[in-house]
Amino acid sequence: MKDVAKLAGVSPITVSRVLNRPEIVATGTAERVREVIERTGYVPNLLAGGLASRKTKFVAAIVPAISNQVFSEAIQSLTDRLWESGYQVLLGTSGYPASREEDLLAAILSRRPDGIFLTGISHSAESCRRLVTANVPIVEVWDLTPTPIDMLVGFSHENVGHAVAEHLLGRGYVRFGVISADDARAEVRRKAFLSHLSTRGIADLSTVLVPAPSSFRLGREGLGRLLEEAHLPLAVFCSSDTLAHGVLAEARSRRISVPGNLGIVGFGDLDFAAHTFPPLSTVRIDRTAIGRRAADALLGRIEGKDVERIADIGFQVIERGTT
Amino acid sequence: MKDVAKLAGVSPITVSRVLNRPEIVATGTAERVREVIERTGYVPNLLAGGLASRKTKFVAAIVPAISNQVFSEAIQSLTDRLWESGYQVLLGTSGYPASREEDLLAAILSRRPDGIFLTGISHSAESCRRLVTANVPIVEVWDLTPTPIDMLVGFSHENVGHAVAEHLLGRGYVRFGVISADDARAEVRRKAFLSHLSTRGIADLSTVLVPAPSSFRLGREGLGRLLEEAHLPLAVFCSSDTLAHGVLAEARSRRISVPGNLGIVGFGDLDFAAHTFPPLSTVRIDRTAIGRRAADALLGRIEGKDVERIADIGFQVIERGTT
DNA sequence: CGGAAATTTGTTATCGCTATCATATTCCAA
DNA sequence: TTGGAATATGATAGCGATAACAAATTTCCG
Repeated sequence: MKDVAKLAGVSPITVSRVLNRPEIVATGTAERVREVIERTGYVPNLLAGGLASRKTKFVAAIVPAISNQVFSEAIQSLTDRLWESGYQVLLGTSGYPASREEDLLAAILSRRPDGIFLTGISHSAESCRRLVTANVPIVEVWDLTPTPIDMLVGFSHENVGHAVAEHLLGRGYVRFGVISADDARAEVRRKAFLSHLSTRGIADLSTVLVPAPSSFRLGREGLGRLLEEAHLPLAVFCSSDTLAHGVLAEARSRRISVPGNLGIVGFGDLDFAAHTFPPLSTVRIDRTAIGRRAADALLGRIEGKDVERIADIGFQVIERGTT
Repeated sequence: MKDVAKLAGVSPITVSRVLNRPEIVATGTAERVREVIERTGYVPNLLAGGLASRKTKFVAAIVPAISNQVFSEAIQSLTDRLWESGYQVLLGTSGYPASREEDLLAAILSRRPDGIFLTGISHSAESCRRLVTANVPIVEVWDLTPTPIDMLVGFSHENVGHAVAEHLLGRGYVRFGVISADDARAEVRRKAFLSHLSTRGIADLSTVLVPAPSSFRLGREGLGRLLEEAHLPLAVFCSSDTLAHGVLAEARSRRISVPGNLGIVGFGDLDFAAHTFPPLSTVRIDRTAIGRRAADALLGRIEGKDVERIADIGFQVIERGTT
């Protein structure tokens, strides 16, 4: 920067201004400086800039796994929206369960992000303390709680459980099962599903728990295990479309008629859900909206605006061919 | 850091050493310092550290879109492998086509990454110049060229085209079609496919081009368009499993027998490929290996090791039920 | 027990930029 | 013409760490 300044016949601070607040520099000067920058191929150092200004222009995002479509789409829209405002995304994957979250958070806070995007609302006590101390805008997503650390963009997993139960009851099913990954949010949906059914006098239902992350194979095996203790006709609520897809395949191979003898509801409305045979009934979450609104929340807070702390983006039970 | 040093009765540089090179600090001293760090909740500032040491401990990754499973899995394994060595990943999505790549690169280079992961081998002249000037380890992936900017982990799209053609010829198909996304790499596969067939005296084949990114719907429509100019029996090579999935669905709805009257080959071996009905023949790329080996290449170069510049990870034609 | 080698700790000078305050220049109405 | 606001630029002092070298302390062996 010093060299650029010398070549342009100005002081370094003027170069800095041309780059960051061009509106306060005389047009002629700015042009001259820009020409030198172009000619020399000068690349500013954002580390130094960030150190001096305490603004790093990036946001850290923590998700359990980016290879999960559900999260990758949210990250995509987060990245896109932030890019428009000149921010970038530092990615961290915490794993299932969030075994690395604490270390990850420490590593991330060392970089002084301007904002943090966190998947889920349950973090270790130590993590929470660090986050609060860091005094940085934080948005938690994928869940709802009245007491977020800072901001929140999510939906009620409890309501999902209720809504799916209600939907299946409406379709006339009287026996129910759950195939669920071992995951905190899936667990909330499962419990709500059960409790809703029990308020309707239905206590008779079996649960199969499978390890996270869920997979097609686990879905197939899950149905097998479920049918050892439950008998048809039956409606199954799966904690993900991936599991549901496996259940559907297993049903076909056992020549169980879907939705006649076996109702299936997934979760997520992944790409393939509308294209299975029959197409999968499921719960749709607007993943893109999560990323976008989370970005807006962070940007708003960064700019010191008054942003709403909690956004419930809801969900939709999608009735297709498996119920 | 100064405060921690004072409380521990040492100089700041000793604190720095406890954090970065604990092996050269006396155990007693280190323990004392660590206790103070713990007690005060001191969070080191990696911006300042990076500025002084010229090591930022992160790698930038540019992919067209993270919501594409093909890339998200590579990023996942990249992130995982780098994490083990204390590095993090800054994510950038360049879009289809790579419209944002140049700006993205500028933004990224400003942060002085210790390494760069780039999808693809075709970059603008300006981008290449910047990358070379930056003098930072770079690994390009998903393609093969004898002249990478720095390092390369990929496979030959040309060979994929040849191999698929050979496979289909072996299955007895005599008429062929291509449904391909408008994407540079897909184009290479398509051309190789055609040229391989033409060496076998087959010139009669139709191509349908669809815009990227590909989707189930584009696959369905693609088959419709293809059948306007080609007639069955036919074998179709799709540029992605997603397209192939759509083709398969369209074939079913038109009551075209697969693989009897219509052979289908996808590309990517995505999650669902083995679970369509019939299961999809496709080309498998070890996406996880790409991320892992790219990480190893970058880490090796960062540590000053002599790493092999070009790694061909190959591919596999997977014969399932649609050919 | 002496002195060279090995180990441990400290001093100083940056790294490349921006915040803050100060100064110079321009503009315009009186 | 003049003085005060508005505009444009500059000087200085950090931001919070580490590199490089220097000094102090300990270790070790004949």
